[in-house]
Amino acid sequence: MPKLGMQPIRRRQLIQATLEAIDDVGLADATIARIAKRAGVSAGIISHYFGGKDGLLESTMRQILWDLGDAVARRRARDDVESPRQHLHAIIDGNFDRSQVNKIVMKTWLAFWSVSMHRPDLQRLQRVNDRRLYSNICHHFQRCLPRPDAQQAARGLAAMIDGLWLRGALAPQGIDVDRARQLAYDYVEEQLAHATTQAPINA
Amino acid sequence: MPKLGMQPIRRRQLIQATLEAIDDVGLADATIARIAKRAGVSAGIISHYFGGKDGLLESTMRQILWDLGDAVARRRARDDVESPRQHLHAIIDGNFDRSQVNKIVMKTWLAFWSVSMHRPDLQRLQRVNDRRLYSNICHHFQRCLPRPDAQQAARGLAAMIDGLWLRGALAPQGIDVDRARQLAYDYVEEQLAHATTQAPINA
DNA sequence: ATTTTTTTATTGAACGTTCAATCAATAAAA
DNA sequence: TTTTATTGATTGAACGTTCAATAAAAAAAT
Repeated sequence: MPKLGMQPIRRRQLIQATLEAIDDVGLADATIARIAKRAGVSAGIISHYFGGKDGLLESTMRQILWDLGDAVARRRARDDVESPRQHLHAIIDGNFDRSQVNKIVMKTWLAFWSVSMHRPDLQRLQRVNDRRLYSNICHHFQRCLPRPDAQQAARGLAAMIDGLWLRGALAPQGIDVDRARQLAYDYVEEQLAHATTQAPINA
Repeated sequence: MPKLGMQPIRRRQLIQATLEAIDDVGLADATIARIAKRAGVSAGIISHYFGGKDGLLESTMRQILWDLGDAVARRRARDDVESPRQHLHAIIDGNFDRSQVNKIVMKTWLAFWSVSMHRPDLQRLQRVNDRRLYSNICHHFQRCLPRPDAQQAARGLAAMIDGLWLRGALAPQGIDVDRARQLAYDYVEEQLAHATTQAPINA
Protein backbone atom coordinates (compact mmCIF):
# COMPACT_ATOMS: atom_id res chain seq x y z
CA MET A 1 0.00 0.00 0.00
CA PRO A 2 2.57 2.57 0.96
CA LYS A 3 3.14 5.08 -1.75
CA LEU A 4 5.01 8.37 -1.63
CA GLY A 5 3.40 11.62 -0.59
CA MET A 6 1.00 10.09 1.86
CA GLN A 7 1.69 12.74 4.51
CA PRO A 8 -0.71 15.47 3.31
CA ILE A 9 -3.41 12.87 2.59
CA ARG A 10 -3.14 11.23 5.98
CA ARG A 11 -3.00 14.56 7.76
CA ARG A 12 -6.21 15.69 6.11
CA GLN A 13 -7.89 12.38 6.87
CA LEU A 14 -6.88 12.42 10.50
CA ILE A 15 -7.88 16.04 11.07
CA GLN A 16 -11.29 15.31 9.55
CA ALA A 17 -11.62 12.19 11.69
CA THR A 18 -10.73 14.26 14.75
CA LEU A 19 -13.50 16.75 14.00
CA GLU A 20 -15.99 13.92 13.52
CA ALA A 21 -14.90 12.18 16.70
CA ILE A 22 -15.26 15.37 18.73
CA ASP A 23 -18.71 15.86 17.25
CA ASP A 24 -19.58 12.27 18.05
CA VAL A 25 -18.28 11.65 21.55
CA GLY A 26 -16.69 14.92 22.69
CA LEU A 27 -13.07 15.89 23.04
CA ALA A 28 -12.65 14.01 26.32
CA ASP A 29 -13.52 10.71 24.66
CA ALA A 30 -11.89 11.43 21.33
CA THR A 31 -9.05 8.97 21.88
CA ILE A 32 -6.38 8.33 19.30
CA ALA A 33 -7.68 4.78 18.93
CA ARG A 34 -11.13 6.08 18.04
CA ILE A 35 -9.82 8.76 15.71
CA ALA A 36 -7.53 6.30 13.95
CA LYS A 37 -10.32 3.79 13.55
CA ARG A 38 -12.58 6.45 12.07
CA ALA A 39 -9.86 7.43 9.62
CA GLY A 40 -9.34 3.79 8.74
CA VAL A 41 -5.72 3.68 9.84
CA SER A 42 -3.82 2.36 12.81
CA ALA A 43 -3.29 4.28 16.02
CA GLY A 44 0.45 4.45 15.57
CA ILE A 45 0.17 6.58 12.46
CA ILE A 46 -0.98 9.57 14.50
CA SER A 47 2.25 9.82 16.42
CA HIS A 48 4.10 9.30 13.17
CA TYR A 49 2.53 12.26 11.37
CA PHE A 50 1.67 14.58 14.26
CA GLY A 51 4.21 13.64 16.89
CA GLY A 52 1.43 12.75 19.29
CA LYS A 53 -2.12 13.58 20.25
CA ASP A 54 -1.26 17.16 21.21
CA GLY A 55 0.13 17.78 17.76
CA LEU A 56 -3.01 16.44 16.13
CA LEU A 57 -5.21 18.70 18.25
CA GLU A 58 -3.11 21.75 17.46
CA SER A 59 -3.24 20.97 13.74
CA THR A 60 -6.99 20.48 13.95
CA MET A 61 -7.41 23.86 15.62
CA ARG A 62 -5.19 25.49 13.01
CA GLN A 63 -7.38 23.96 10.33
CA ILE A 64 -10.66 25.41 11.60
CA LEU A 65 -8.98 28.75 12.27
CA TRP A 66 -7.73 28.79 8.72
CA ASP A 67 -11.17 27.82 7.38
CA LEU A 68 -12.75 30.73 9.24
CA GLY A 69 -10.14 33.18 8.06
CA ASP A 70 -10.56 31.91 4.53
CA ALA A 71 -14.34 32.24 4.65
CA VAL A 72 -14.00 35.88 5.66
CA ALA A 73 -11.22 36.59 3.18
CA ARG A 74 -13.22 35.18 0.29
CA ARG A 75 -16.19 37.44 1.04
CA ARG A 76 -14.01 40.48 1.35
CA ALA A 77 -12.17 39.80 -1.87
CA ARG A 78 -15.30 40.24 -3.94
CA ASP A 79 -15.24 43.24 -6.24
CA ASP A 80 -18.38 44.88 -4.92
CA VAL A 81 -17.03 45.15 -1.38
CA GLU A 82 -15.77 48.68 -0.92
CA SER A 83 -17.61 50.76 1.65
CA PRO A 84 -17.15 50.24 5.38
CA ARG A 85 -20.68 48.86 5.56
CA GLN A 86 -19.94 46.34 2.82
CA HIS A 87 -16.72 45.26 4.49
CA LEU A 88 -18.44 44.83 7.84
CA HIS A 89 -21.19 42.82 6.17
CA ALA A 90 -18.56 40.65 4.50
CA ILE A 91 -16.93 39.98 7.86
CA ILE A 92 -20.30 39.07 9.35
CA ASP A 93 -21.19 36.84 6.43
CA GLY A 94 -17.82 35.12 6.63
CA ASN A 95 -18.29 34.37 10.30
CA PHE A 96 -21.67 32.84 9.53
CA ASP A 97 -20.42 30.99 6.48
CA ARG A 98 -21.86 27.55 5.98
CA SER A 99 -18.47 25.99 6.60
CA GLN A 100 -18.48 27.52 10.08
CA VAL A 101 -22.10 27.08 11.04
CA ASN A 102 -22.47 23.36 11.51
CA LYS A 103 -22.60 21.25 14.62
CA ILE A 104 -19.25 19.60 13.98
CA VAL A 105 -17.24 22.79 13.78
CA MET A 106 -19.21 24.51 16.55
CA LYS A 107 -18.66 21.67 19.02
CA THR A 108 -14.99 21.71 18.17
CA TRP A 109 -14.77 25.46 18.75
CA LEU A 110 -16.36 25.08 22.16
CA ALA A 111 -13.97 22.28 23.05
CA PHE A 112 -10.94 24.26 21.96
CA TRP A 113 -12.03 27.39 23.79
CA SER A 114 -12.20 25.37 26.96
CA VAL A 115 -8.93 23.52 26.49
CA SER A 116 -7.01 26.57 25.29
CA MET A 117 -7.38 28.12 28.75
CA HIS A 118 -4.73 25.68 29.92
CA ARG A 119 -2.57 25.15 26.87
CA PRO A 120 -0.39 28.11 25.90
CA ASP A 121 0.05 26.94 22.30
CA LEU A 122 -3.69 26.70 21.66
CA GLN A 123 -4.28 29.88 23.62
CA ARG A 124 -1.96 31.75 21.29
CA LEU A 125 -3.78 30.48 18.23
CA GLN A 126 -7.13 31.39 19.67
CA ARG A 127 -6.08 34.91 20.62
CA VAL A 128 -4.67 35.61 17.20
CA ASN A 129 -8.11 34.80 15.87
CA ASP A 130 -9.92 37.02 18.40
CA ARG A 131 -7.65 39.92 17.65
CA ARG A 132 -8.05 39.50 13.93
CA LEU A 133 -11.83 39.70 14.17
CA TYR A 134 -11.66 42.79 16.38
CA SER A 135 -8.98 44.54 14.36
CA ASN A 136 -10.75 43.99 11.06
CA ILE A 137 -14.00 45.34 12.44
CA CYS A 138 -12.30 48.25 14.16
CA HIS A 139 -10.48 49.28 11.02
CA HIS A 140 -13.69 49.72 9.05
CA PHE A 141 -15.59 51.48 11.81
CA GLN A 142 -12.73 53.95 12.02
CA ARG A 143 -13.48 55.03 8.49
CA CYS A 144 -16.75 56.58 9.73
CA LEU A 145 -16.37 57.03 13.47
CA PRO A 146 -13.88 58.73 15.80
CA ARG A 147 -11.38 56.23 17.09
CA PRO A 148 -12.80 55.67 20.61
CA ASP A 149 -16.32 55.22 19.22
CA ALA A 150 -15.03 52.88 16.54
CA GLN A 151 -13.22 50.79 19.13
CA GLN A 152 -16.32 50.55 21.28
CA ALA A 153 -18.46 49.68 18.26
CA ALA A 154 -15.95 47.02 17.25
CA ARG A 155 -16.01 45.49 20.71
CA GLY A 156 -19.78 45.44 20.52
CA LEU A 157 -20.00 43.87 17.09
CA ALA A 158 -17.33 41.28 17.87
CA ALA A 159 -19.21 40.35 21.03
CA MET A 160 -22.49 40.21 19.11
CA ILE A 161 -21.02 37.87 16.50
CA ASP A 162 -19.40 35.57 19.06
CA GLY A 163 -22.49 35.66 21.26
CA LEU A 164 -24.84 34.72 18.44
CA TRP A 165 -22.40 31.99 17.57
CA LEU A 166 -22.19 30.68 21.12
CA ARG A 167 -25.93 30.71 21.71
CA GLY A 168 -26.45 29.07 18.34
CA ALA A 169 -24.04 26.30 19.26
CA LEU A 170 -25.75 25.69 22.59
CA ALA A 171 -29.34 25.95 21.35
CA PRO A 172 -31.14 22.67 20.71
CA GLN A 173 -32.45 23.84 17.34
CA GLY A 174 -29.06 25.15 16.29
CA ILE A 175 -28.36 28.57 14.89
CA ASP A 176 -30.75 30.53 12.66
CA VAL A 177 -28.20 32.00 10.29
CA ASP A 178 -30.46 34.55 8.63
CA ARG A 179 -31.76 35.88 11.92
CA ALA A 180 -28.25 36.02 13.38
CA ARG A 181 -26.90 37.88 10.39
CA GLN A 182 -29.78 40.34 10.52
CA LEU A 183 -29.08 41.11 14.19
CA ALA A 184 -25.44 41.75 13.37
CA TYR A 185 -26.39 43.92 10.39
CA ASP A 186 -28.80 45.90 12.57
CA TYR A 187 -26.05 46.51 15.08
CA VAL A 188 -23.80 47.83 12.33
CA GLU A 189 -26.56 50.19 11.17
CA GLU A 190 -27.07 51.55 14.66
CA GLN A 191 -23.39 52.26 14.99
CA LEU A 192 -23.07 53.84 11.55
CA ALA A 193 -26.17 55.95 12.22
CA HIS A 194 -24.28 57.71 14.99
CA ALA A 195 -21.70 58.70 12.44
CA THR A 196 -24.08 60.90 10.45
CA THR A 197 -23.88 63.67 13.00
CA GLN A 198 -20.23 63.15 13.89
CA ALA A 199 -18.18 62.20 10.90
CA PRO A 200 -18.60 61.76 7.16
CA ILE A 201 -19.97 58.45 6.00
CA ASN A 202 -18.22 56.90 3.08
CA ALA A 203 -20.88 54.25 2.90
CA MET B 1 -13.33 13.60 63.99
CA PRO B 2 -16.60 12.50 62.52
CA LYS B 3 -19.45 14.61 63.73
CA LEU B 4 -23.02 14.69 62.52
CA GLY B 5 -24.15 16.89 59.66
CA MET B 6 -20.92 16.80 57.74
CA GLN B 7 -22.67 16.33 54.42
CA PRO B 8 -23.46 19.97 53.59
CA ILE B 9 -20.02 21.06 54.76
CA ARG B 10 -18.16 18.47 52.70
CA ARG B 11 -20.32 19.14 49.68
CA ARG B 12 -19.51 22.83 49.81
CA GLN B 13 -15.82 22.12 50.30
CA LEU B 14 -15.67 19.69 47.41
CA ILE B 15 -17.57 21.92 45.01
CA GLN B 16 -15.24 24.80 45.86
CA ALA B 17 -12.23 22.54 45.40
CA THR B 18 -13.61 21.45 42.04
CA LEU B 19 -13.88 25.05 40.87
CA GLU B 20 -10.34 25.76 42.00
CA ALA B 21 -8.99 22.62 40.37
CA ILE B 22 -10.66 23.48 37.06
CA ASP B 23 -9.19 26.97 37.30
CA ASP B 24 -5.80 25.53 38.09
CA VAL B 25 -5.34 22.62 35.68
CA GLY B 26 -8.50 22.47 33.56
CA LEU B 27 -11.40 20.09 33.65
CA ALA B 28 -9.51 17.34 31.83
CA ASP B 29 -6.89 17.20 34.59
CA ALA B 30 -9.23 17.87 37.48
CA THR B 31 -9.02 14.32 38.80
CA ILE B 32 -10.83 13.27 41.93
CA ALA B 33 -7.49 12.65 43.60
CA ARG B 34 -6.49 16.26 42.96
CA ILE B 35 -9.85 17.66 43.99
CA ALA B 36 -9.88 15.60 47.17
CA LYS B 37 -6.35 16.65 48.04
CA ARG B 38 -7.25 20.30 47.54
CA ALA B 39 -10.27 19.90 49.80
CA GLY B 40 -8.11 18.16 52.39
CA VAL B 41 -10.06 14.90 52.35
CA SER B 42 -9.58 11.47 50.88
CA ALA B 43 -10.60 10.49 47.36
CA GLY B 44 -13.20 8.03 48.55
CA ILE B 45 -15.33 10.72 50.12
CA ILE B 46 -16.35 12.06 46.72
CA SER B 47 -18.15 8.90 45.74
CA HIS B 48 -19.67 8.83 49.20
CA TYR B 49 -21.28 12.26 48.96
CA PHE B 50 -21.77 12.65 45.21
CA GLY B 51 -22.05 9.08 44.01
CA GLY B 52 -19.08 9.60 41.73
CA LYS B 53 -17.24 12.16 39.70
CA ASP B 54 -20.20 12.78 37.41
CA GLY B 55 -22.37 13.70 40.39
CA LEU B 56 -19.76 16.13 41.65
CA LEU B 57 -19.55 17.85 38.28
CA GLU B 58 -23.32 18.14 38.02
CA SER B 59 -23.53 19.60 41.51
CA THR B 60 -20.76 22.04 40.68
CA MET B 61 -22.61 23.20 37.59
CA ARG B 62 -25.83 23.55 39.59
CA GLN B 63 -23.94 25.71 42.05
CA ILE B 64 -22.65 28.22 39.54
CA LEU B 65 -26.03 28.28 37.80
CA TRP B 66 -27.68 29.06 41.10
CA ASP B 67 -25.11 31.76 41.86
CA LEU B 68 -25.84 33.44 38.54
CA GLY B 69 -29.60 33.25 39.03
CA ASP B 70 -29.20 34.62 42.53
CA ALA B 71 -27.04 37.52 41.37
CA VAL B 72 -29.72 38.55 38.89
CA ALA B 73 -32.59 38.01 41.31
CA ARG B 74 -30.97 40.18 43.98
CA ARG B 75 -30.57 43.09 41.57
CA ARG B 76 -34.14 42.80 40.40
CA ALA B 77 -35.56 42.63 43.91
CA ARG B 78 -34.40 46.16 44.69
CA ASP B 79 -37.20 48.62 45.28
CA ASP B 80 -36.13 51.11 42.65
CA VAL B 81 -36.35 48.57 39.82
CA GLU B 82 -39.66 49.11 38.08
CA SER B 83 -39.44 50.27 34.49
CA PRO B 84 -38.45 47.92 31.65
CA ARG B 85 -35.18 49.80 31.31
CA GLN B 86 -34.41 49.33 34.99
CA HIS B 87 -35.24 45.64 34.84
CA LEU B 88 -33.06 45.13 31.79
CA HIS B 89 -30.22 46.98 33.50
CA ALA B 90 -30.68 44.78 36.55
CA ILE B 91 -30.41 41.67 34.40
CA ILE B 92 -27.27 43.03 32.75
CA ASP B 93 -25.74 43.99 36.10
CA GLY B 94 -26.54 40.56 37.53
CA ASN B 95 -24.82 38.83 34.64
CA PHE B 96 -21.74 40.95 35.23
CA ASP B 97 -21.86 40.58 38.98
CA ARG B 98 -18.52 40.22 40.66
CA SER B 99 -19.37 36.65 41.71
CA GLN B 100 -19.68 35.77 38.01
CA VAL B 101 -16.85 37.79 36.54
CA ASN B 102 -13.74 36.06 37.80
CA LYS B 103 -11.35 33.70 36.12
CA ILE B 104 -12.38 30.70 38.21
CA VAL B 105 -16.07 30.85 37.35
CA MET B 106 -15.45 31.84 33.73
CA LYS B 107 -13.12 28.91 33.09
CA THR B 108 -15.65 26.59 34.65
CA TRP B 109 -18.43 27.96 32.46
CA LEU B 110 -16.35 27.36 29.34
CA ALA B 111 -15.57 23.82 30.45
CA PHE B 112 -19.21 23.04 31.16
CA TRP B 113 -20.40 24.50 27.89
CA SER B 114 -18.06 22.16 26.10
CA VAL B 115 -18.85 19.06 28.14
CA SER B 116 -22.61 19.67 28.17
CA MET B 117 -22.70 19.05 24.41
CA HIS B 118 -22.30 15.37 25.19
CA ARG B 119 -23.99 14.95 28.55
CA PRO B 120 -27.78 15.25 28.49
CA ASP B 121 -28.04 16.03 32.21
CA LEU B 122 -25.65 18.98 31.98
CA GLN B 123 -27.18 20.03 28.69
CA ARG B 124 -30.58 20.30 30.34
CA LEU B 125 -29.19 22.46 33.13
CA GLN B 126 -27.43 24.71 30.68
CA ARG B 127 -30.47 25.20 28.49
CA VAL B 128 -32.69 26.10 31.40
CA ASN B 129 -30.24 28.88 32.09
CA ASP B 130 -30.14 30.08 28.48
CA ARG B 131 -33.91 30.14 28.25
CA ARG B 132 -34.21 32.00 31.54
CA LEU B 133 -31.93 34.79 30.35
CA TYR B 134 -33.80 35.11 27.07
CA SER B 135 -37.28 34.92 28.60
CA ASN B 136 -36.53 37.50 31.24
CA ILE B 137 -35.16 39.92 28.68
CA CYS B 138 -37.97 39.24 26.24
CA HIS B 139 -40.63 39.89 28.85
CA HIS B 140 -39.41 43.38 29.58
CA PHE B 141 -38.85 44.34 25.96
CA GLN B 142 -42.44 43.32 25.30
CA ARG B 143 -43.61 46.05 27.61
CA CYS B 144 -42.40 48.62 25.07
CA LEU B 145 -42.10 46.81 21.76
CA PRO B 146 -44.35 44.69 19.55
CA ARG B 147 -43.77 41.04 20.20
CA PRO B 148 -41.63 40.19 17.14
CA ASP B 149 -39.42 43.21 17.70
CA ALA B 150 -39.14 42.37 21.38
CA GLN B 151 -38.10 38.82 20.61
CA GLN B 152 -35.47 39.99 18.16
CA ALA B 153 -34.20 42.59 20.62
CA ALA B 154 -34.05 39.92 23.32
CA ARG B 155 -32.06 37.60 21.10
CA GLY B 156 -29.69 40.45 20.39
CA LEU B 157 -29.20 41.47 23.99
CA ALA B 158 -28.77 37.88 25.18
CA ALA B 159 -26.15 37.34 22.48
CA MET B 160 -24.44 40.60 23.41
CA ILE B 161 -24.25 39.61 27.07
CA ASP B 162 -22.96 36.11 26.36
CA GLY B 163 -20.56 37.39 23.73
CA LEU B 164 -19.06 40.02 26.02
CA TRP B 165 -18.77 37.31 28.62
CA LEU B 166 -17.09 34.86 26.27
CA ARG B 167 -14.63 37.35 24.85
CA GLY B 168 -13.88 38.53 28.38
CA ALA B 169 -13.13 34.99 29.44
CA LEU B 170 -10.82 34.40 26.50
CA ALA B 171 -9.04 37.77 26.60
CA PRO B 172 -5.62 37.80 28.26
CA GLN B 173 -6.45 40.92 30.26
CA GLY B 174 -9.80 39.55 31.34
CA ILE B 175 -13.10 41.35 31.09
CA ASP B 176 -13.58 45.09 31.50
CA VAL B 177 -16.84 45.03 33.43
CA ASP B 178 -17.70 48.70 33.11
CA ARG B 179 -17.09 48.75 29.40
CA ALA B 180 -19.05 45.55 28.90
CA ARG B 181 -22.00 46.86 30.88
CA GLN B 182 -21.95 50.09 28.92
CA LEU B 183 -22.11 48.22 25.63
CA ALA B 184 -25.09 46.23 26.87
CA TYR B 185 -26.78 49.39 28.18
CA ASP B 186 -26.22 51.08 24.82
CA TYR B 187 -27.81 48.17 23.04
CA VAL B 188 -30.86 48.44 25.29
CA GLU B 189 -31.14 52.15 24.52
CA GLU B 190 -31.03 51.54 20.79
CA GLN B 191 -33.80 49.00 21.04
CA LEU B 192 -35.96 51.14 23.30
CA ALA B 193 -35.43 54.13 21.02
CA HIS B 194 -37.26 52.29 18.27
CA ALA B 195 -40.23 52.06 20.60
CA THR B 196 -40.84 55.82 20.68
CA THR B 197 -42.43 55.81 17.27
CA GLN B 198 -44.13 52.47 17.56
CA ALA B 199 -45.43 51.87 21.07
CA PRO B 200 -45.71 53.74 24.35
CA ILE B 201 -42.66 53.71 26.56
CA ASN B 202 -43.26 53.06 30.22
CA ALA B 203 -39.68 53.80 30.99
C1' DA C 1 -23.13 6.90 85.43
C1' DT C 2 -21.13 3.40 82.84
C1' DT C 3 -21.02 0.20 79.24
C1' DT C 4 -22.55 -1.57 74.88
C1' DT C 5 -24.48 -1.00 70.39
C1' DT C 6 -25.52 1.49 66.42
C1' DT C 7 -24.81 5.02 63.26
C1' DT C 8 -22.17 8.25 60.67
C1' DA C 9 -17.82 9.71 58.79
C1' DT C 10 -13.59 8.77 56.74
C1' DT C 11 -9.52 6.61 54.99
C1' DG C 12 -6.39 4.69 51.53
C1' DA C 13 -4.87 0.56 49.38
C1' DA C 14 -6.36 -2.55 45.80
C1' DC C 15 -8.59 -3.43 41.40
C1' DG C 16 -9.76 -3.31 36.80
C1' DT C 17 -9.90 -0.29 33.01
C1' DT C 18 -8.30 2.86 29.65
C1' DC C 19 -5.15 5.69 27.61
C1' DA C 20 -1.03 7.62 24.77
C1' DA C 21 3.14 6.32 23.32
C1' DT C 22 6.53 3.12 21.65
C1' DC C 23 8.78 0.03 18.57
C1' DA C 24 10.00 -4.18 16.26
C1' DA C 25 8.15 -6.15 12.21
C1' DT C 26 6.43 -5.84 7.58
C1' DA C 27 5.60 -4.39 2.96
C1' DA C 28 5.45 -1.67 -1.00
C1' DA C 29 7.71 1.67 -3.82
C1' DA C 30 11.88 4.00 -5.37
C1' DT D 1 19.02 -1.94 -1.48
C1' DT D 2 17.29 1.98 0.59
C1' DT D 3 13.49 4.72 1.82
C1' DT D 4 8.85 5.59 3.09
C1' DA D 5 4.59 3.95 5.05
C1' DT D 6 2.07 1.31 8.19
C1' DT D 7 0.66 -2.00 11.61
C1' DG D 8 -0.78 -3.61 16.17
C1' DA D 9 0.82 -5.74 20.29
C1' DT D 10 3.10 -4.11 24.32
C1' DT D 11 4.11 -1.06 28.12
C1' DG D 12 3.70 1.77 31.93
C1' DA D 13 1.23 5.41 33.90
C1' DA D 14 -3.06 7.32 35.50
C1' DC D 15 -7.70 7.10 36.26
C1' DG D 16 -12.45 6.31 38.90
C1' DT D 17 -14.44 3.20 41.83
C1' DT D 18 -14.83 0.00 45.51
C1' DC D 19 -14.54 -1.69 50.05
C1' DA D 20 -12.72 -3.53 54.35
C1' DA D 21 -11.04 -1.21 58.22
C1' DT D 22 -11.18 2.39 61.57
C1' DA D 23 -12.72 5.88 64.61
C1' DA D 24 -15.63 9.04 66.73
C1' DA D 25 -20.09 10.38 68.13
C1' DA D 26 -24.82 9.25 69.35
C1' DA D 27 -28.16 6.19 71.14
C1' DA D 28 -29.51 2.47 73.84
C1' DA D 29 -28.97 -0.56 77.51
C1' DT D 30 -27.38 -1.66 81.95
